Amino acid sequence: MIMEKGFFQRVYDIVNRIPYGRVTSYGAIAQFLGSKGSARMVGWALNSTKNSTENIPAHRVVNRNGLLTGKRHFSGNDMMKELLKSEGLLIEGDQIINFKEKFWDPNIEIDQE
DNA sequence: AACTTGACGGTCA
DNA sequence: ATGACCGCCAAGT
Repeated sequence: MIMEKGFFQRVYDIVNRIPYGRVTSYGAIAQFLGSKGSARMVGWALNSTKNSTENIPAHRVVNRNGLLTGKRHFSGNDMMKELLKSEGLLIEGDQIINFKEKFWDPNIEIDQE
């Protein structure tokens, strides 16, 4: 029997590949996963990473505008922002200024397995 | 089994 | 540019 990876694990695999100092979007990951995933599903999957013992860089996933929409799911008020700033991202409010420049698209970087 | 709720994104007024 | 709607689909209630 071929065990297919669960949706969660597929998302984790991609997020784990986001390089230090780079970011991607929920939609980009969803697109990479194909019809099996909508952007909402990606967010939902990341929500369960806090139960995982793995260290998944979920802070490197933002919405398509480079806005830190998931900041509330991190401990503290600005944990997500601080993590990204420490990686060289320029952030004003909850908006990544150099988003386009730092954007990492799995559809381009990960051609196929 | 039905209804609501999202770490979203694209479209349209 | 801003805001409302709708599709997405698993989980929780």
